This record gives sequence, C-alpha cells and structure tokens, in this order.
Amino acid sequence: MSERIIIHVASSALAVDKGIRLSALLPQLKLEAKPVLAEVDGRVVGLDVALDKDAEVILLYPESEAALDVLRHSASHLMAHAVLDLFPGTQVGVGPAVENGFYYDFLRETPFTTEDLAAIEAKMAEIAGRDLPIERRVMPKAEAVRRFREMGQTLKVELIEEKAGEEATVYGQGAFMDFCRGPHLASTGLVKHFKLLSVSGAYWKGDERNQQLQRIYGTAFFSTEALDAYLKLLEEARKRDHRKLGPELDLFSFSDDVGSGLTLWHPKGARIRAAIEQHWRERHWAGGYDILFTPHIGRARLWQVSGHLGFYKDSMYAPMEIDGQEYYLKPMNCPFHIQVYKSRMRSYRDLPLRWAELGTVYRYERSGVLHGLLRVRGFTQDDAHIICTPDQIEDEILRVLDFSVSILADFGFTDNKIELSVRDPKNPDKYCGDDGLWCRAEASLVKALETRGYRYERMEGEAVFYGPKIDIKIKDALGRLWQCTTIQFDFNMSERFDMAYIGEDGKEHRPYMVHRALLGSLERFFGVLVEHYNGAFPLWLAPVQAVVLPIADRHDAYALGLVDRLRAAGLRAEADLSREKVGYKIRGAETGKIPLILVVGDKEVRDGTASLRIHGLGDKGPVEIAAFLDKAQALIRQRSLTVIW
RNA sequence: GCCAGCGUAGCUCAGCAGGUAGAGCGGCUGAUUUGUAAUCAGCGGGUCAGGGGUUCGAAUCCCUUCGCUGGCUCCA
Repeated sequence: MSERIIIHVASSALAVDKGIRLSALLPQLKLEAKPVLAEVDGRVVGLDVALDKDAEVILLYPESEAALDVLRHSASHLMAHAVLDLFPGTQVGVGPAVENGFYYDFLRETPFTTEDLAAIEAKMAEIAGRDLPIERRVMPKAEAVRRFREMGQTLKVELIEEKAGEEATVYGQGAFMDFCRGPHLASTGLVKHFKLLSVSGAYWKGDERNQQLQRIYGTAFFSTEALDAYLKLLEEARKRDHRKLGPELDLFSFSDDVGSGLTLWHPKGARIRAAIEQHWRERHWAGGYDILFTPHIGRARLWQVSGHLGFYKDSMYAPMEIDGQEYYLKPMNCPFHIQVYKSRMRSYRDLPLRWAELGTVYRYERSGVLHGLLRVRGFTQDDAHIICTPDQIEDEILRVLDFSVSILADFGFTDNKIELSVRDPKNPDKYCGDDGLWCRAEASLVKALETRGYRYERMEGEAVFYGPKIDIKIKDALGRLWQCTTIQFDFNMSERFDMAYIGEDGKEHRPYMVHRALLGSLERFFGVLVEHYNGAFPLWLAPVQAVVLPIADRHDAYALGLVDRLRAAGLRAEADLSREKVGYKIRGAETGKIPLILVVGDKEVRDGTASLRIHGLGDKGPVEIAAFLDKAQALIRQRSLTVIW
C-alpha cells in the first residue's frame, strides 16, 4: 500500500498517494477557471509537479504576475525550439523572461533578418499548435553535459558546468531540450498570444570581452486582448516619441555639424525650458535654497582632488591647455560648490547651506548609448548640495524629500516610485566613510520616508560607495517609469576636499554633504515631458499659450491689438495673419497644440470680444476679453494641467 | 565602443536587374476676403549623409567616415 500525504489546495484538504502529479488532482477540485501553474510551499512550479510530501498548494491563474513570467519564459523556449528547427547548427545562449516580454540569445554566423522573425513566429505557432507537453527532467550533471555536447550546444555546456550542482534540471518539449531551472507551463499549446519584436546584439554573459550573440526580443500574453493592448501601447509610445514630436513642434534639434548628443533648443523649446527654469528658481528661493553659478571648466588639480581623474576620466572630455595648465570640462558640479564652501571659514551657525545650480555639464557617453534628449553628452543638471551638521540631517532630508515630491507634482507627476539604496551588509569594505556616518545617514533617509508614510522599495547593496541614497522615479501618462530625483549622501567629496565647519566646541567638524538632482537633467526631463503630455503642454508651459485668428484681413488690426493686450497681461500670444480660411488656420493651431484659440471676425470686432476655442475641446463661443484674461491668468498661476472653461 | 538595420527636397516617402532624380505635405508668389481641423493656381527646392573605389556610366555595387535606430555595454 502506498504512502498517503495531505495536500491543501483551493480550500480543500486532500489525502492522496505520495508522488501523484498535481495535474491528476485538478479534476476532482471542480474548479471554475483553469489554472496554469501552481505555487507549492512558496515555489512556483508547473502543474505536472510530483507531490511527494504534505504541501500547501496555491493555484496560479493567467492574471497573476508570476504566471505571466512563466508564460514568457516558456515562450522563449518555444522561440528557441523554432529557431533550432529552422536554422540547424545555431547555438542557444540564455533566454529568460524580462519586464514586458522575453528574449533568447543565439550564436549563429548569419544575422537574423526581419523576414526571419516572421518565419520564426510562424514556426512557433506551429509548434504551439502541436501542443507538446513540456516535461521537466532531472539528470546527473555529467549526463546533461554529455547530452548538450552531443547536440553541439557548447554554450549550454559551459552554463551547465558553471551553474548546475550535482544534478541538472532540463526541460524538454518534443525534440527540443534546454538546461533550465524552470518552472514552465504544462505544454506548448498554452503559449498562444505572442509577438517577436526586434533583434539586437548582446554579449555572452553580458561581458563585452566575450563574443557577441544575436538576441531576439518578443512578448507573450495569456489573451489576444492583452497582447493587442501592449502592442497598442508600443504604437502610442512611438507616436509620442519626443524625437519625432520635438522637431515637428519646432522645439529642438540636433545637428551633425555641432555633434551628436548636443542639443539645440529652438525658440519654442526654449520658451518651455525658460518657464520650467523660472518656476524652478522661484520654488528654490521660496524653499530656502540659494542659487549659484559656476564655470564650465576647471583645472586638472580640482579633478585630481575630487578623484574624478582617477575613476571618472573615461567619461570626461579630453583636457584643453590654457597658459600651460590643463583644464577639463566639468562632468559634475560638486567640486565647484565645495570651492564656494571653502572660500571662507564656516561656522555651525552658517549651516545648513542649501545651494542649487542649473549647472551645464559635459560627459563623454559612448556613441551607442545616445538617445534623443534622454541620453545626451551635454546637459543641464538641476543640482543642489545641502551641507549641514549631524543634528540637522534628519530635518534636511525630510525637507528635501518634501520639496522634490512637491515640485514633481507641479508637473503632474504624483504617482512616484521611491527606492532607498543602502549598503550591502556582506561587503562592508567597498564603502568610504565610517560606520557611524552611514548608520546615521541611512536612518535619516528611512525616517524621512516613514514620517511621510511613503511606500518605497529598499534596495539592499544598491548604495554607491560614497553614500546611501533615495531615488524617485516618476510614472508618465503611458505608465512608464523615469528616474529623475536622486538624493545622495556623499562621504567621499567631503573627505577629499577636507570640508569642515567650526562647532560650538570651537573645534573643526566634518559636515554632512547631500547631493541632490531633482528633475535630473533638464534635457531629459523635457524629453519625458514631451512624451508625457504628447506635445500638448499645459497652459503654464505652452510655448504659444494663445493664438488669435482673424477671419478676414479687415480684422487684422483688431487681432494685433488683442495680441498686444494678451502679451501685456503676460501671455505668450501670437496672431495668424495668413490669407487662409479660418478652418485652415484652426487646423494649424490644433496640430500645433496651442491651448487657447481666439477667432475674431465682424461680430467680435463689433462687440469687443473673441470667440474661444480650446485645444482638443472645440468651440466654446464668445468671451469678454477681460474675463478671458482673468481666467487664463488664473489657470497659469495654478499651473493647471487641463484647461477647463 | 560592439552587433544589426537605416541615411533620397524642410517633413513623410517612391525610385535601386547600374543609364545623370519624383510624389504628397510644408515653403514662396498670385488669385480668393473667407465663421471653427486642409480654397484654387503657379513657382522654387536635392553635391541622393561625406569621402574613396569598381564601371563608358553609380542614388543604385564595394570600402570608409559621420549620423540615426534597436539592443548590448556603460551610467563611481
């Protein structure tokens, strides 16, 4: 008689034979929906798992995050299977599920083309259609090595030798076999809705000294609807791409002759940037900051002391020689702010100091990483340094956190993801600054986050060597996260430059220095804003806030007078005097995403009014000019994100 | 930097078995004096990214430089 075990599953407790497969139990549970996977004692496994002891089983349905990951992992196997079928002799690398999809790396002489992708997709559909069972097997390491070697999969052999213990787990479907920890879906037929997206290069084991493999990216979902929704999101992102909208709306451009990664701000883009900067300055002054201006270049000695020439030189532009001295373009602002600090003796009574600068820095970025405004070589950081005593640190951290969150909210970003990066307890030697400093610094960050009740993710070991930090990522209109704010302790610079203040005791003490970038880089933030707003900037930022459209040329004088009046009231306004029909002018204003459109004809001239049209909302009828100005000014003052009349 | 793809008028693109460039939109000019998303007509506009090569002949084939795109890598 076989041994019995107790399985708790779907609110039943079943006594079953030891070794039974979970899938064999499912029929008697009379489930309404079909699970795809299960969690057995906290481990995600396929439904074919053999149950050999008492266990808590949670069935996983297609909606769960874990199930989606497994689906995509199985989809990557399906793709590798298809590739090996179509292109014998190809070697496979690794193929995990990643955010939004999956990839698999292949080693093959000939590059994959887009036509190949279509063929691979068709092959995948065919294999999925055969509904092959996906079977997990455990075999001795030596056997796995032998079998993969026989198949000519030397990359896999390398992986098995590195990663497998005594035994290797492999998953097989039909003729395809892969060394893989799993889990996987029960059969290929469950992978129904997928799409291959792109091919790119990727180094074997992520090391650029290794050979480069071809990586195919794809995505998969449990339903057509979910797949279509995701593809639509990609399409929407393409439409909003700031690299497309920016030149289209005449906001900025790049020029080969100037150089890549160097932004040219056109008048309209510059108006938006100026509006952002103006607001930024006002908020900083109101928030207890002082504003600095520092040079773009500095002597080599400065960068030696700061340590940049030691560990950051590869990212700096080559030095220029001036009067026999080497000068470098600045990649960071901190050394300059520290020089301001050191320009005189500082007392504890002077602290805290909060110094901010819109500091333009230049960093050499490898050509392949440049990306529109999001990754450039010259950019303006909205930098600040807070220098304070140990007693002040908690208040200062709370203050800078509140300040940052509040300014992000001014642009409509209220759904943020916050990350706290702290030391790696297993690796204490790679950090500078003593233990007491770190403890106090980390505690102040935690305290600030908890005082405000913010949800945050604690990233163990993610702190940089010079101090712990809080990063804030904003979520845009398409749900994408962008890191903007970083609040970092810096125990390195303060030591290197021997920063000090005189305490109450008359002795020298080392201050805390906190480095903060809020919007991050203005270029990058601007790029994100273009995509977030889809080019339709809210009234307070719009480069042209109102356009006046005369219907016939006898209304031109009235239109120009109106523009003067709007400008006198502080609005960025223009008139369109072209000899076109009003429908054409309206079209131009709408595609130009101008928030307020004022149409003036005989009626309006007679009544001293204008006919208002709001971008995207259409005709709102006649308005009194004074009332219009009041309303528009109020919307601008409130930095309203929408125009509701 | 690496792998792959791409670079034709301001923009979107056609032309590519090699035979000295074309459309739409935008622009300009003229006519139209116009009421809430495209009035009509005419005109201009390109060293086919730059350089080199093959060829009688190159936008088209080859090499190379630059730039862009998707990734890798990097972002103490």
